[in-house]
Amino acid sequence: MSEIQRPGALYQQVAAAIREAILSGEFEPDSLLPSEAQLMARYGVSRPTVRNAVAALRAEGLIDVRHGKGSFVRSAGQPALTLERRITRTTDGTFTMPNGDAWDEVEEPSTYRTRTTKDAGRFLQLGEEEALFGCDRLLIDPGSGTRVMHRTLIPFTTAEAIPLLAEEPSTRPAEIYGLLTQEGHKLSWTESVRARMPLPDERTTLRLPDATPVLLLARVTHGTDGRPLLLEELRSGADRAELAYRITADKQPTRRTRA
Amino acid sequence: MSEIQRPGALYQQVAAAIREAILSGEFEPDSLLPSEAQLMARYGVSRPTVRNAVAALRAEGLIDVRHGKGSFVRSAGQPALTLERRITRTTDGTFTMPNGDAWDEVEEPSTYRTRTTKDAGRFLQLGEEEALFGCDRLLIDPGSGTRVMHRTLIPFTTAEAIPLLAEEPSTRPAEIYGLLTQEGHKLSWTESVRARMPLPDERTTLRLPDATPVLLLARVTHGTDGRPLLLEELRSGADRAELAYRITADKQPTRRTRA
DNA sequence: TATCATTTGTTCGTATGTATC
DNA sequence: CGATACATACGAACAAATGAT
Repeated sequence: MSEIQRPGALYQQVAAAIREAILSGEFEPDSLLPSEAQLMARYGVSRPTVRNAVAALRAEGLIDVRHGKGSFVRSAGQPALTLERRITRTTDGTFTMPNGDAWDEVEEPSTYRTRTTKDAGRFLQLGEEEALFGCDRLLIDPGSGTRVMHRTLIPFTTAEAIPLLAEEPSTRPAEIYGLLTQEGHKLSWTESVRARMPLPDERTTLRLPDATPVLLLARVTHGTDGRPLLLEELRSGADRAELAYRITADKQPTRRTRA
Repeated sequence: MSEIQRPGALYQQVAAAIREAILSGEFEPDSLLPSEAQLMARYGVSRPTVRNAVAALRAEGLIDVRHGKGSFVRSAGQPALTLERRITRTTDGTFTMPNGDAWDEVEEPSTYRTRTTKDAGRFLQLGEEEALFGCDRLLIDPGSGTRVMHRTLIPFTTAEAIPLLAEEPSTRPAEIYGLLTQEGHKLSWTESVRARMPLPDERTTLRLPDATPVLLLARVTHGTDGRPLLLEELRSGADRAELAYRITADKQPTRRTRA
């Protein structure tokens, strides 16, 4: 019966009313919202208007709707998985990463050859249509059940330096770091983080709920001269995972004259 | 006229057909899609079905729709702004950050007192309902026009150690770092990255288009003993900005006996 | 400035399909 | 099996933004 008298379209007024009811605590997390029929009666609007309002709240990620059951208030929920983006080098020249071997591989890694996309070219400082070796993995964290997609992209020049990589593009990154170090490289890394809405196939393979973005991570391995040697991409649902970085203060670099 | 014969609901078949037309290049980026009326004719479906399909593509972030004009293929677009998450300490004890002073403040910083939320408590290792000083800023990058929201949260214990902060919670972070260093702290930082769909007010203040997630950044400043002293939060539209980190390999820590 | 055609936005009505319990 | 709930699909009408006349 709550009379609706606000600016904007009717369905937005209804959406705002429900949103406030959720944020004020009238509808608690994980509890069932009134059914569409009840919302029609409560606000005195038609079914399309209610559905429009519900769709808006879905797109905001505020509620979850399940066919035949009803709408649930989505609980905020802390991330189930923290991906610490750190790299540790052991004294024997090998590398380890937090959670490095704790992943289960859902399926066999698939290897292939491809060419640089605009993004891969930007990170690897290559032009378009340059040859790459690729390897895709679908990983799952056994503790939380979180799925992530991992991709390794090896430029042709790197595979030339280490022929094993051309034969076995499915070599794990930590091992590749070791091989590159044996070749005399002192490695460093840069990571770039973005987010976007998933494509339909990403939604299904990562099993993402509605209104859940994917975190897109690109890690570039640089060699001694700073040139990029390797690109890794990681995709994960933003509802389950967070990325953690440790930062220390750099010293002010000596001012240099322009080149 | 393209006959539709695929699995799934009718509107999903239409959405899939349009999606493929976009990805195959039939509809180029920034070009106008056929109008709803044309799509109705092309696929032989009703207006609600077309609108449902268009809504799906909107939620995926594949198209932009403008009232009275039509639907446009969204161009992929590289991020206009790369936020380098680095901190540099100069010899005179002050701190600088990439892009540190290049921001314009859209409005005056607003300062307030508040209490820890669940998130703030997690990062600051405080219980619930602990007192905090806060300062919110709306910043804009003059080069790209990208807007970001910045929040500084100062725990009561930190404000006690540096009384100036209680009087002036709007002190800029780089300056706070300097003050904390003068107090004898050797600072370190951790950052945590997440993403989610924006709330309505975040959408308007950051001027976000449809289907655009926000990148959520939490930076915690730690003192000499590792205890958290300060929390900063940064919110930015994921369509315009990316975060960049530099990583170096840690040395294997000396193995310690359990405490 | 004013009007008009085009295009998307909103709202109603109605019927049927499908998942859950 | 039936009752309830959400999903899909059709039709119709009017509102509001846009761009051209």
